[in-house]
Amino acid sequence: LKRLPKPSPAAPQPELPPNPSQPGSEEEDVGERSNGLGPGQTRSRETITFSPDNRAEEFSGGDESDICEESMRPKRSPRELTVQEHKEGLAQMFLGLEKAYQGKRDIWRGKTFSTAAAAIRKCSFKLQTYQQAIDLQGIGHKSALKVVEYNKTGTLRRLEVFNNDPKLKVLHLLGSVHDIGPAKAEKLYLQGVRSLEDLKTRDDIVISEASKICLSLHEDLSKRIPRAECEEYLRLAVKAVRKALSVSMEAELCGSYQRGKVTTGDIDLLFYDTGLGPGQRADLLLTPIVKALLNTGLVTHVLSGELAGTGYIKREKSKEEKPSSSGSRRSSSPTGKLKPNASKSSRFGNQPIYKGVESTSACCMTVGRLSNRGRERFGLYRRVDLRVCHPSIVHFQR
DNA sequence: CGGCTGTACTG
DNA sequence: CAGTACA
DNA sequence: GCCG
Repeated sequence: LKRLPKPSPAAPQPELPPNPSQPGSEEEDVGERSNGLGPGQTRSRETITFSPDNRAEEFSGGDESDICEESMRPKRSPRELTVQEHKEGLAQMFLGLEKAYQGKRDIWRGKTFSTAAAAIRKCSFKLQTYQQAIDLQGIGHKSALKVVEYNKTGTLRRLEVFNNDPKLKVLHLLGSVHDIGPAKAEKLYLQGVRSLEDLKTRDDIVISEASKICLSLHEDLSKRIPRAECEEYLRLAVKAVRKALSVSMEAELCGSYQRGKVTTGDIDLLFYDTGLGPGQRADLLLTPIVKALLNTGLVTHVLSGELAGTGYIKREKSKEEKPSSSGSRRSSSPTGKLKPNASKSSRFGNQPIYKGVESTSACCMTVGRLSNRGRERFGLYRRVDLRVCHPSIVHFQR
């Protein structure tokens, strides 16, 4: 049992959730959780300072002002962070459930919990009653009961069970490798894989090339990326593509960087050529961009797309030409036909459609790093997502 | 009850 | 075309 | 699991 060790129990609100962190959930995805262990010992810094990351964004709803607020926030002494802290604790609980259910391949239930977590983070007050909880969009009867249980006990029995399930732990570990999701993780588990070491070692195990790359770089890739590094990467990337393609190329950081996170899980770049006129295809620029970045070493491995397999891997095992592969494989034929569809997938349902713009965007996933020369601390391999879009729709893409 | 983001890659 | 993974 |  975790007791609430806090030095100053005298604090204001007594009944509140004892501990924000979820035991067992060692997932790095969120990276920040206050601390993985019992709130017990580590009191001072862990509990108090909460992770820099999480709350930065929530609430994104309206304040872009908070962009980097972390720093300015006075590290006041502990006790009063409660509203945010409490919400984050609840959110983490639901995220833990999401993960568990994804592992069980019950995606819809998982998605529901994900939605619930988002709803809680958005809420401006502390959820203390069943009614307050169920009034939120996305939280229904069952979830509200969970909120109540959490408030009362500081945890969720259901979640504890999941967190202590050895199989789920392995599934989560395997799933932390890019391109290995719930289904593949399950198969690997059934083949006896219990660790990343097994994955690297056993030659009877088959995983995608992208997985192999990410597995070999797993340690680096599992680390969070500071904003400064994203900015530096952007600067160098823009310089490279302008030099190789056109001075009218621009790029900006998207994803969690744009949402103000203090650290991000990957670098998400959106390129656009301001010289592109209406109706001109932006997607054709992707390959040249990737090539330019490969040439400068900013991108070291290409995980998907037409150039998938280029970079380090190609050198190591270029054997696999594209022999007879009559097309199908990397379908996106570099040459002729441009995916005939673009219009075919006009199942753009509710998605806005921009007249005059044919193929609006393209993307590919890669791994790269700021070149070695220079700071050592920026030498880690990072997941880098590259996208291109027509200059007229940039804002919809970010 | 049925739907629940959209896209790309694999086979 | 279905299944899978990812953002 | 939630919503309409």
